[in-house]
Amino acid sequence: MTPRLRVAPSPTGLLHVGTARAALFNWLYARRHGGVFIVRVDDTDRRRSTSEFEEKILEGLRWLGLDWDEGVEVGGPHGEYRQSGRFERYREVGAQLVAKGAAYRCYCSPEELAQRRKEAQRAGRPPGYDGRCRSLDVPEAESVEGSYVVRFAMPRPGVTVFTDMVRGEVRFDHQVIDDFVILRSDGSPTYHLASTVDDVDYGITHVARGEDILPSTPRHIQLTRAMSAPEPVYAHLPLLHGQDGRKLSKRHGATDVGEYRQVGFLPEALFNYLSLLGWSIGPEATIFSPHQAVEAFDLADVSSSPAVFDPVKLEWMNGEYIRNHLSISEFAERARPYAEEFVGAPLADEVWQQAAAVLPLVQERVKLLSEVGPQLAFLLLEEIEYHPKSWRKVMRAQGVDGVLSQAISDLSKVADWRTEPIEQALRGLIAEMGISARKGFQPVRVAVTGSSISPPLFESLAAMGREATLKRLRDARSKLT
RNA sequence: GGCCCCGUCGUCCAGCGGCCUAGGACGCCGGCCUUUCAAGCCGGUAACGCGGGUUCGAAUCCCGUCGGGGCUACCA
Repeated sequence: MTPRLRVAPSPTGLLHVGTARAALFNWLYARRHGGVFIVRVDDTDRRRSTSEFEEKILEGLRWLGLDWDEGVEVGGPHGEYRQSGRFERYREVGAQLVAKGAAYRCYCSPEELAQRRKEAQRAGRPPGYDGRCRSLDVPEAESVEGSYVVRFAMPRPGVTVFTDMVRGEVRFDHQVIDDFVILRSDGSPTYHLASTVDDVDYGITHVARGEDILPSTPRHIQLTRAMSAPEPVYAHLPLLHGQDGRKLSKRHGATDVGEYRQVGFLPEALFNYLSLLGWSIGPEATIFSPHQAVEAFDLADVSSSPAVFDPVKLEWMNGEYIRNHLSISEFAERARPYAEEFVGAPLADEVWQQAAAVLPLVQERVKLLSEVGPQLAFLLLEEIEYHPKSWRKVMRAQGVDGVLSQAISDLSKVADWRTEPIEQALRGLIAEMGISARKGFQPVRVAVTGSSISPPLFESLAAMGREATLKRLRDARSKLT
């Protein structure tokens, strides 16, 4: 049987990295086993769902390289992949379940429920629904006035036992699971119903999702059985945690995939990093391609303990990808939008080409694409600002005035304005003046780039051009006190 | 509180009864290289939560304990 897997994001927020990781594992498994990967939108919460969030989520998945075979936007044999378009179907299933006695109407009001919950808690009883309306028979229930919800009648007594692909055998006694709502009083389905009906209707064979819904799984299994449908295999993935060991959330920093994109992470790097959270491709490998991951992946190999999301390691990996997995032209192409974002305007081709000379040197110095702008600022901007600390440290030393004057004089004699002649001139300068490279080069660097930290000096000056270089040197000299 | 899940370096993973005086990666520390900063190279730091058992032998199996996390809605 062809494996059919899905990810079912809820468009009540942006694409969370945890959701992305779950999507990734589903995708890997589907690709590994020649299966079908489906993207469905769980938008039963009409109040909080928006199409903007939906778009961002889908965009994020595509950006990460997770393409889907069926689902929203691409369509498929099941037509509708958005739950909001299937409410009739859920109501139909709800009615069928009521008809066969697997579910029942509950007329308890939210106020009554809250009241009884409070009492139960005070008395030390479980706070879940007490099953009051379960004993109403159907004709009796239908004669009752007022609004109602539909609750699933958990088989009692009973136990649900299943074999989770990552955790092994798990069991839940139905005593601790109340008769949960499947249709709200406005007729809309809850997550449990909609998700389960969809999994059944779409023929989902493997449900790989976060461990946070492990406690809901017996409900889904019982619902599936009540529909007389085959059960999928479940795999509950370990949760992503923040540095404090709690479920990853906004207070731990960026959780939205779009933010990572925005600050200049490469999708390849995020893909690689995320796949290492709860899984590994082998004893030694850390960096690997999606293709290699697909070749090796199996849900059964996923670890069962939670993983702390470490932004520092992600950054290291991103640098690794920028340095070693991007050609110079790919790097230039990807970096340009970030440079333009930094400058605040589109860059003229001439300006960008001028920067291209030092781009390979910048490529091995950045961990994020957003760092390119600041590193190239001296080339991209007409006016530079001197980094205060650099100025204080370098330009207030003894003899800087003389160094700059000599540099102006020596450099203006360089006929062939390329890296090697420039280097020759400046090396000649320090030899002549009998000073260290540091003493001789740092003032020039600060004068021209505005900072004591920059791409290598001679190449930078070469890219800068002679006139611009000399102007910067004179400007800086005039600012010495 | 109840139910469920989890427990190897600070972090991510390897380990699936002997190959482990526990391996790799990030981080951190030191060194080399060097025009700054990176990168690179070399070296170092650091863990099987605890207690019982099973076994000739346990990080690996079992039990307990402690610790952490998740769930406990007419959210998903």
